[in-house]
Amino acid sequence: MLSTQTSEIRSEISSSALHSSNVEAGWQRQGKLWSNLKELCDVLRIPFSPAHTDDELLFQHVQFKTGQRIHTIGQPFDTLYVVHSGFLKTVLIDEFGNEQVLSFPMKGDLFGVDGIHTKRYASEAVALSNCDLILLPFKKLTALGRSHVEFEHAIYSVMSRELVREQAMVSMLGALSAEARVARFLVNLSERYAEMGYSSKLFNLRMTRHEIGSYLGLTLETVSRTLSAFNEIGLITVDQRSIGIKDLEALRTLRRLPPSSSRAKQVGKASKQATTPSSDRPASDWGQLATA
Amino acid sequence: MLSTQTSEIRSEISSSALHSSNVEAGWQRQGKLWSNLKELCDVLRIPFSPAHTDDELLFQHVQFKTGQRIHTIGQPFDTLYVVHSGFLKTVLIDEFGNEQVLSFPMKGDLFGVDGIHTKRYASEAVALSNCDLILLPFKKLTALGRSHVEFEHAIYSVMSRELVREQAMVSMLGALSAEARVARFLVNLSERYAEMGYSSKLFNLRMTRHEIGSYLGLTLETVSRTLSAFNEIGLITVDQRSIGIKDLEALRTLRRLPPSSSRAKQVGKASKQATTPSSDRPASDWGQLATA
DNA sequence: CGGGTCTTTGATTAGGTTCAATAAGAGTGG
DNA sequence: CCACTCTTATTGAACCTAATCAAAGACCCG
Repeated sequence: MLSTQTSEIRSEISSSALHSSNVEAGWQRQGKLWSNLKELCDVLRIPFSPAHTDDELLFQHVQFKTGQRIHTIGQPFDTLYVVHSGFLKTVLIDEFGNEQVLSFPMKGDLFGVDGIHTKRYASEAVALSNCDLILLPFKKLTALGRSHVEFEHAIYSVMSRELVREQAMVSMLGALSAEARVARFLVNLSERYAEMGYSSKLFNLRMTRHEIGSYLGLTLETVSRTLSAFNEIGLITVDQRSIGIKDLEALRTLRRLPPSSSRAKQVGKASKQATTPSSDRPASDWGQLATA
Repeated sequence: MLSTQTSEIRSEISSSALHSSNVEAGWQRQGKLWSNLKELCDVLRIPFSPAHTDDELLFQHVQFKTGQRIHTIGQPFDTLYVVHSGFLKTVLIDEFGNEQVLSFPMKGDLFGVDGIHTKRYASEAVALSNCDLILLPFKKLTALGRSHVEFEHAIYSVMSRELVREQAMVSMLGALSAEARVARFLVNLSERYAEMGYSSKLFNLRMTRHEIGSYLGLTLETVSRTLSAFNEIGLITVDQRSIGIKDLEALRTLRRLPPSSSRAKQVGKASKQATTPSSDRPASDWGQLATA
């Protein structure tokens, strides 16, 4: 169902015990299977160095292969997940079985938080590549928060971060044009890749056009067309899943594309028109390519 | 700027010290100005009855009048708010000064959570009516979580609830038609009013069409037209801010309106056609009025 | 009563979806 | 290794939903 992708950790563990809520198997092969608190905090990008490296306190890792489901909607909640490596999607399923993509968790991201409230996961998480996840049993987490006050704050902070991210998403879906959404999506990806130490200028999409469209509230055709249009005016290069960022600033500030009539074959450098950077007009402006 | 609304607590406190981050004034007039832990939990609808009514532990209330700002974007964060009575909106302001409405907090809702992560509020909260809010200093809250373990869980739970709500919002914006969005909005309002002990069948909107539109990712004209259409086919009655719910089930399951040609003047009972309740077709169905 | 805000409704436009056909890969099995 | 299949991606054309532009009516408040 999901195609492979280049340069991925190709763990060849026979993934037993997966698909079930509590994975209790404790294999000892292949790479790291446990992280201590320090490593956990590093991955989560929260500033906390425990006084003493408490090596009693370990967090188990689990591996999932492309296409495998980490948890499903309605499944009893008891653990959060932190992405150590790999790419995933979280989705909602509506009454007709249609997927609505909510996020694309990658290294350092936390997911499963939506399960706390009702004690059941409200969404479904699927691996888009082979993944290495850190298990965070919720009980263990809260206990830890009680013993380490800074860590407790970090928990709240990460949850708050998620909320802010969702807010930005709502804002984007509510107000931006298709082009602006796709542009921002690319910018976000680029930045995330940079944070993870990959190239921010050339990368492979781990998700399909359909999944991107669902995430952005667009159809797959619109996503495809928009990427082609960006390619045409030289903002990016596109070849299937491979994306090259050519003009990050233009993508960052793009609101609407110039009418297609005026953008025939000018492959060179686009985006060199300055913007009137702001004002108070009622959104009916068509802020063009623009560099801030 | 914001018009008044019927039947609202008309507190006539001279609202000094408002608009600033930490409100330290402690007036002693008019109604209740402090709540204990029990009352707080009741309002928040979290199941927690403290063993002993610790009346040392009190939470201050603050009153805001229609149009007043509770906090602004970028303002240093230190307290959360729980709505004790009244109606508000939270908004994001984009680079051109356009408002994007994120939520309409009302009795029992928590807001300000987005400030935890960056230590600054990420959104702005404005009173749509006179409001009575309970202040929840974040420090005090976390301390409380440490001393009362069930309360700590409640904090996580409420934050998780917020996240789930946002997810539902994203899903709605990403996938539903204008009509379905407005219908769901009305259903949600109706349910909230019921929870608060008001009539779920007849109520006044506290927000403008513009604000509803912003919240739903639509223009004010579309909101107005959709309400008129619902009125025409007998799902609701509309008169300015006053809404009467006539067919809740139809609103609940509405996905798309029948073509306007086929809905001329049939004021009586609509919605009595059954639905093929589900299947796997790719969303291109036009699930009609429908009762589940 | 007059000015301002909010709401309704109409006419027109356009951005994005839908439907459809083709192409490009990736995986499988002979 | 190649044919076959299945999924994914691209592109075109027609259609349609919701936005935009415009004008008039309703309500509120000073």
